[in-house]
Amino acid sequence: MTRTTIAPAETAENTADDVTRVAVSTVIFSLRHDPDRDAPTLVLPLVRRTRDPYEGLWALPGGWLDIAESLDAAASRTLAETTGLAPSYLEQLYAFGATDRSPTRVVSIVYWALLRPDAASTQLIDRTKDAPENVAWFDAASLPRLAFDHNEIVDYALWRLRNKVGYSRIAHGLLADEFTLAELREVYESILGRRLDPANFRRQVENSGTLLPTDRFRTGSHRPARLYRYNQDVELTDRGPLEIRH
Amino acid sequence: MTRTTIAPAETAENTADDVTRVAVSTVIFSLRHDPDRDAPTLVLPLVRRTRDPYEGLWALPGGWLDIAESLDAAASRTLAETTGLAPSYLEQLYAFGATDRSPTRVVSIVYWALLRPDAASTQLIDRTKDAPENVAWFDAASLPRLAFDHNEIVDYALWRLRNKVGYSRIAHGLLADEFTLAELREVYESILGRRLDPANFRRQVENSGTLLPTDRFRTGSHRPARLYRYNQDVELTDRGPLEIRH
DNA sequence: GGAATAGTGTCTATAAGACAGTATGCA
DNA sequence: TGCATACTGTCTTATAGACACTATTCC
Repeated sequence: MTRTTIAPAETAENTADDVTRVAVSTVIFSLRHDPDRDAPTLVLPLVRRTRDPYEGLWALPGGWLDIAESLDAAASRTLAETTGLAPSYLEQLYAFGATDRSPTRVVSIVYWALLRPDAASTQLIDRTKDAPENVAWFDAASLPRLAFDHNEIVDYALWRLRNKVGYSRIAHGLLADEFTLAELREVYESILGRRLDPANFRRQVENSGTLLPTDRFRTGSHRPARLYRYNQDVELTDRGPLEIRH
Repeated sequence: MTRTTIAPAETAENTADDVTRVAVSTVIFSLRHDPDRDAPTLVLPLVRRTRDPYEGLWALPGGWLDIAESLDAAASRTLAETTGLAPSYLEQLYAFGATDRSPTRVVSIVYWALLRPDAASTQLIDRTKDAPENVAWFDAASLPRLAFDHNEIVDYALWRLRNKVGYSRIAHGLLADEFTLAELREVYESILGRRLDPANFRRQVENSGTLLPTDRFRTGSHRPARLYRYNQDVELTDRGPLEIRH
């Protein structure tokens, strides 16, 4: 095969038998309304491993990178194949490549994603025909021990989510098209884990220019709240080097 | 060989002949004093390619990932092998994996790094014995056409550097142990590409608690300036999921 | 003494947070 | 009518930026 070098200097040669494999996994966040609590909680889907290593433990959905497939495409594909989910936001998180993270050498390109809480799209499929319950949602704040280094990966994704919600509009990715300011605020509160002043929150988000008021209202409880939608003209967020940045 | 799955669902199988190779490259920034201008300029080292594809073009230093080596270690090793440089700061930038970025399938884990301007460490080595001038420094603002997608990668690294200098202490990585506030300000000005008010800069950086004043002064031009050093107790910056975060 | 750089003081504009107060629907 | 939620107004405090001013050294 043609040797493709990135650097001209002498480098080690990978052999066919002793090769680094590239996997792609995704941490998908969504919000679920907890009847016990007032605020919605962050949840994420995991798949149960049916092979060694870590057979029986829960792991992030993912799969192997195809030879003719970009990393982004592999993330979308493996996500759909293992869970049936199509996220509203998808961004690369980090490449994990410690040598002790798996019995054989695996480099994992990990993505993180957000999912709108539409009933249809949060419906999990289970592609493993004979085993019924191999895909399930978990509370992001209290996960069991996961396979590989996936606990650390989820922690990092959570950190990135909390960080990014402060300076970008990703909260959008967890809401339907139209929403009230209280619903938007609840998204922020769930992610950040603390209450926000409704008055100050309203002012901040209205002055940001990212919201468009509609003339529709959400009724059902006390005074109806105006529904807003996101202003599509404003850049959602930077999600990697391929997006245009100011 | 043992099959290592990340996901339990059916996935494509990599064959021995048709494999994705993992490369590691690094964008290394340093500052060089430009005699024509007042402010130092951002420079980065490139290596000239001696093989196809893109033979003759300049590219980021890097190499193949070894089978028993972490990604971080591979970045340090390939950097040392191709340029002889040991950076003061090293952080993963992004994993690039578009299918058209190289004639054969290559996923590049790209790092970015900072280098202190000590005379010794900015001395480039040239490991390619027969060709004399295969490693050189370039002005980051005016690069020639590079091999692969390396122009875009450098642009992204520059964006990340400019971004990060605003909320972290990475400027430290471009300075010697002791420095004046004017020198620190020049680092910021070079990266951000605009002048900063010396008075406001001083107040900001003094209130941040990251600087320790020494009782030494830099003399040589007009009023001597106090030398400062960084407070090692303060977290330098987040550089990935493996560091401890507040 | 003059020029140049180091360092201080102060004013203003902006934004965040606390919190009182008004508006409007439901029971 | 009372309560819960939506929404508005205002005060305080922290911070960034502009810029005038003082201090110290080199020539």
